[in-house]
Amino acid sequence: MKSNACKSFDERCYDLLLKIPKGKVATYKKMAEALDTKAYRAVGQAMNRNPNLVTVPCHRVVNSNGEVGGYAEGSARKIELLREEGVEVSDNGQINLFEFLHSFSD
DNA sequence: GCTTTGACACTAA
DNA sequence: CTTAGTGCCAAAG
Repeated sequence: MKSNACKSFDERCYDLLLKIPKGKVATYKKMAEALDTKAYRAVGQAMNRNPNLVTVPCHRVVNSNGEVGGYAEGSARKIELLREEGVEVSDNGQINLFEFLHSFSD
């Protein structure tokens, strides 16, 4: 069992983020739905605060349309990290969700 | 305790 | 394609 309760919305986002395997990505919408909410923006908010840029793989979160979206250190930086993970990112900053979108069915 | 902000999502024109 | 508008939610001011 895990004490999932008593946690702030942000912490839940980070925890969910850690569930994303390497070489995969998740969308803000999927995250919100996994958290049983519709706060797509609130999820991004937690990332933007960037409390643990090293511990929390915020760069594995992208827009629902497959776009990398934004990043605290710049979208370009995000793309670099994703490519490092093994995710194929187009020059336009597009990600193949059909191949790299992770599903929270754990 | 209300107002503003925001790394989003969706629809319409 | 871009611009505009609406909805959604939580954190910060």
